[in-house]
Amino acid sequence: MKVASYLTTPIYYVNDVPHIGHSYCTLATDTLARFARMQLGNNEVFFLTGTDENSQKTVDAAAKAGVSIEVYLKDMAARWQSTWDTIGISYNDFIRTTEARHVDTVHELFQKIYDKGDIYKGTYKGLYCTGCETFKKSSDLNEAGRCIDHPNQDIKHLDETNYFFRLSAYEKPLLEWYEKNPDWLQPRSKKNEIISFIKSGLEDVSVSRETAEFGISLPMDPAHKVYVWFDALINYYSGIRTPEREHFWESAFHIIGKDITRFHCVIWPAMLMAAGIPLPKGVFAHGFFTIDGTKMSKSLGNVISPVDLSVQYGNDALRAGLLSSFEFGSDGDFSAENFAEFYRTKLAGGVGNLFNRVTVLITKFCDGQVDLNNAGLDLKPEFEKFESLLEQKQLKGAYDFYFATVDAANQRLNETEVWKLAKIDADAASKIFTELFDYLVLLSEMAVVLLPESAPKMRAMIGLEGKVGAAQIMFDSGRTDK
RNA sequence: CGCGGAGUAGAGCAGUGGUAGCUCGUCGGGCUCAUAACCCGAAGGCCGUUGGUUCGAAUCCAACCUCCGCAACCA
Repeated sequence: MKVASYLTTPIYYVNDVPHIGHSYCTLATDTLARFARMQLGNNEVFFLTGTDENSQKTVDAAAKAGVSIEVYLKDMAARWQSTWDTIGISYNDFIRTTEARHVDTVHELFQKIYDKGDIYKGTYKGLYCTGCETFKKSSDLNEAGRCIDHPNQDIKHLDETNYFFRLSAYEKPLLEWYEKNPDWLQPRSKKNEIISFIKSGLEDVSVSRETAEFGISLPMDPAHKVYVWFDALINYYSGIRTPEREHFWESAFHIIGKDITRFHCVIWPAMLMAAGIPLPKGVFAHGFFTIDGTKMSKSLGNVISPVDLSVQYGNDALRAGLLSSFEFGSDGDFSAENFAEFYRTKLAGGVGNLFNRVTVLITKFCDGQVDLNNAGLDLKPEFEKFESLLEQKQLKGAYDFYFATVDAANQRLNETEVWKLAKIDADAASKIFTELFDYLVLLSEMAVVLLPESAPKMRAMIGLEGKVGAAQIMFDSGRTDK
């Protein structure tokens, strides 16, 4: 099988506000899901996203907002979900880690690993930062002995009983796994990084919190709560625990940001090995982008809202602009200026104008009827090229190819000067019109994956049986002036 | 000696041994079917620095300079 049928995004931390970085990851996954549906059929693909909710910070945020934890979480999760709805994400299910189906699965896996002997009780001594929800080394603290990222919170000296996951036992199995499955983690640079990390030695990791007031209780010791990331990773498995979905697991594929590669490519596979569950088909770690060359941050105020861009330019522009501006798997940059330029040149001047001019031409000179008996163009190789790019997850490559196809059609138009030809030699012109029509059909088919919101409009313009529909504006070049 | 990535035309990037490419921008021309859009052409690069390997290096090796991420839970 060339494409995975079960695709996941990370579950996003519920306290955050969805920003353009999250959207990038989710749109990339959405594109792969749409492509998988094209290849395998709608019912053969399952796309999961969701929210990560079992955190101490949730309790604090709810208290600050003056609402119950349940209400707070429900509101925040709804906010994420509506963002994805607004920007046109075709997820099949949205999982929340406070849902019973997830809690049950976490209990089940935790128990399994415990029974196997790979979770054991021990003591952890250390400095703990509530802000990071992690233990700190003294070298991580500032002069005042506080966390660099959360200088306003006290560092706690914890000496608590914890349950540990025997990650150290999986050093060898993991290395063997990577040896046998060289393409499991992409891109390659990330794989090398992970392998050298594993080789540097793995230590057992704490998987419970005694002091946490909110979270999933350990099945064998309810006073302890499961450590958030241990619970979070399991969401991918929780999401398909129904009879009709179970078969998806064997073809699971995780799309993640490069920052969480270690969790997904060291701990998660080790957890699954311990629980006796087959590993997913693969993981892809994408890169991060800066905004106008600067790292995105709330304090700098350069965080861009995906919803704002969607409102101004439309969902297709948002996804195409993000996914085509730099290679999937590399880091890049995104700027409002470049985005407006992309919209104006590639979408309005390229795709939109081509559909408009061809539709108008055919309407004007052939009364809207294309002669499908003409030989036309054999564009099958072009479509195969498109498929091969997406199979390799070259999202930017696929968009570049799309726009190159637009250019090819425009060139054909200009070199044949069909608007002159139509007045002199109607038969010759008819053949060219059929060719141009074939280009539009190809572009509308690829748009199902790359420009899904525009695809129906394209089909409407192409019409049925060679009878083109009315021309319409898909990408208004005037929009950039707003 | 913490780990990793990057330095190629005005901007953003591709290019892992054999005459420097792409997108956008700029300039000139063409066309007038089209969303002031489309097509053609041109200018513009000692491929970070220095040294080395080679018949030949943006591409391999060494050193150095600069920038940027990460350093167990922000995509």
